[in-house]
Amino acid sequence: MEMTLKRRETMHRLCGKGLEIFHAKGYYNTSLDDILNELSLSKGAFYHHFKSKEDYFINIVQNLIVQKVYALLIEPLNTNENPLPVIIESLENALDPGKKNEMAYGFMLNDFLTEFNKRNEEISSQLKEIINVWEVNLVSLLKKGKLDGHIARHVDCEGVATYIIASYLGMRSLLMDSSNKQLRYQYIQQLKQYFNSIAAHHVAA
Amino acid sequence: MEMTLKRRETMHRLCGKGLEIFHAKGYYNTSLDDILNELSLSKGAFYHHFKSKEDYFINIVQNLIVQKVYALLIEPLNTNENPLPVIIESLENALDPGKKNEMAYGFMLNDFLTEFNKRNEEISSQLKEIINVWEVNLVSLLKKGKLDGHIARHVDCEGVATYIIASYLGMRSLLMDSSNKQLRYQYIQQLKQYFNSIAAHHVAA
DNA sequence: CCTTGAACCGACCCACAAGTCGGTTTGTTT
DNA sequence: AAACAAACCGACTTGTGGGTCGGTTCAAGG
Repeated sequence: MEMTLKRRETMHRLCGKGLEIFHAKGYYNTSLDDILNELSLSKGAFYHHFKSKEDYFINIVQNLIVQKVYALLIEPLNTNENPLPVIIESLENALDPGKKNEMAYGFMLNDFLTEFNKRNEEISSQLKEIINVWEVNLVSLLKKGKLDGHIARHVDCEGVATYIIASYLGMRSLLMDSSNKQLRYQYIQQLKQYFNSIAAHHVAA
Repeated sequence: MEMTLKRRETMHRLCGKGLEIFHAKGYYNTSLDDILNELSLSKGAFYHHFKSKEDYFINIVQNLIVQKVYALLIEPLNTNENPLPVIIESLENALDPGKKNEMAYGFMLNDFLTEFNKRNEEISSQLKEIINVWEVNLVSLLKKGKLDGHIARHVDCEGVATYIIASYLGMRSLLMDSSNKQLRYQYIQQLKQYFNSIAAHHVAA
């Protein structure tokens, strides 16, 4: 079993560094050697563990991106509280690159979605599936929030979920490289404004 | 001057077909031969008119993309009416691919912005500049709308402009290939909801 | 030790795409 | 019709990057 451990460790290193560089420079703009040089590994080592560059990236999607999106954007939705502040907080969190100097995971989805769209059906559909799961969870939380009297009855929960996702993904194109604090603040503020308009407003007791 | 006319016509054909294919398959995923074969032109013809693939695309940006974005998204903002319906209409218009079977120009910006980000500073900054002009015009229209009593006084016009742009760009990632009517409708509906929350609500006369 | 196989090496192959260049065609001018 | 240049052709060069493959290293079991 010692062998298996070594294998796992090398694959893990490859995936981690791969995501870092793919995210920074784009998948098609990054050669395997770019990554292998950084890790002092060879083509031989790479193809011993992965059957192709595509297979490699699918591993990265499934093992790293999916996990991170779930942790940042989907699991926080599993709550019984008022949905709107919870959603705000999860988005604020996901857009914050400051946490432990980590990568800005919030940005990856839109980047990769756009890059693989029309070019690699397999990867593209896996990324869309992530968005889809997110949307389903948003909708279900919003509907619960409606039942609990946090959200106005007239609201179209699917439409709201779509709008949240669109604005979130779109922030990526605006923020670009610069982790512009001003833009993030504006975004969150307007989201709150919007949420205020779909919240149920009870008569003060 | 007959020569110059021929030159212009060939360059125009190249740019038109180029935009079409670049938009469909992505810039880096499209070879010059892909385009030249479609037009039955040769490498020699191409390099007689453009000095590089990059120079070619910059031509496309300046002559086609800029024009289209101005026509669809910026010029309609030059109005004295209530800004909010005007903005809605321009976005609805830009997202509609049905007009005369044209390309969906509304989708190009986010695609190309993402593709060139971190890979080609020159092209990237030209695309960002388009967004910037759009934003400036949105802000100025919103501020005028505030003075004219159409928009509530507490509203942060810069924030609203940012939010509009983000949600618009983000729709691209959701709509993808499918020109999904449902998603477009949801988007416009939620945008109206949001706009309703920033509109000035006068007491009925 | 010796064998066995997983992990790894790196030179090489091959396909593809940007860009070059010497040449041919086409149209205009005199 | 001769001359000249713009428009165009297409084989070629060059660089790059994914993928291959015969070999070497090394650790574990007999």
